[in-house]
Amino acid sequence: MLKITRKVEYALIALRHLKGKQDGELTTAKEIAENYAIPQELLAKVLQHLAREDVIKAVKGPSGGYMLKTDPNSINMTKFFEIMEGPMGIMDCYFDSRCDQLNACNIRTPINRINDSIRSMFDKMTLADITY
Amino acid sequence: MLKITRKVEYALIALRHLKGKQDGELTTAKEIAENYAIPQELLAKVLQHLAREDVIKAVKGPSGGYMLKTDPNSINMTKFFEIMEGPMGIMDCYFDSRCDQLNACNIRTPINRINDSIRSMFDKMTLADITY
DNA sequence: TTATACCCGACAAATTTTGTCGGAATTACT
DNA sequence: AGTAATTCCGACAAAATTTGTCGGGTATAA
Repeated sequence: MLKITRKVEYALIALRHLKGKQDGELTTAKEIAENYAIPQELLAKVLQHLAREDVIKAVKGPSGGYMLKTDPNSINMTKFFEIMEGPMGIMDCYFDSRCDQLNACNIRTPINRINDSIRSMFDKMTLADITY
Repeated sequence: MLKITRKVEYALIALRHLKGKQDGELTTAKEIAENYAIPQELLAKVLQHLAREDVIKAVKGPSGGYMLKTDPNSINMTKFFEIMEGPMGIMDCYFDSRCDQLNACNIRTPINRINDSIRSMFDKMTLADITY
């Protein structure tokens, strides 16, 4: 509970790695996967996803690879988590209004307070903070 | 991701419910389960767990049931989450030192910063805050 | 043309969460 | 003493989610 998934973990590791490279230098998925003992196919999908979302830039072909695209300072962690995993909330009712409880639920208000606290905390953190 | 589990959800609902009762008044698992459409057996186990941890008090026999035991103001959310689900951390390496990454991991420091932020946030919230 | 990279969806395996079942112990009530 | 209502507990089953794999595609440098 309250755990990030491997996909997010792998994304952070990869971004941190890319950040250590020179401007314009490309890094392959393979290099990253081997460096951190991450299943290559899985990391590949994570990187593809980040590329689709314009967080990183992909270059195809031999001598291709990835590089940062968007400034990590401009992506806050709430946005990043939602890019990786969709809407963020400690309970689904925060973003999905269908709920069996109908009106019986007695904790919606406090749950929403927690959600807001978490989001506001992550709003203030950027990807740059996370990747040094 | 970053979601609380049903067990935690059910525990919060139950505690909130118990808090609405008079001092010394007992409430059965069945009553709560029916009131909020929660699987009775599952709620029962959650309540048993809370009882074992002295958060609530159990009284057996007919006309038995549960009531609050420890003052909700004295239990912070970090403690509560850990009572319900064990050590809290967005990645296992926060509390479990075994890790395939060996020394390759490049995000341990920032991950720990996030963890600390989350914990410190929950340290400041008590069960009473959550249950009104 | 070939080899190396990214791309993508569908599938499979593993893990975790969620829920169920059977039976035991305790106790109020008749 | 017997019965019914309650808590208690572990083991199991089902469902959902996460994690990982596979096969085939597209782009491009050499």
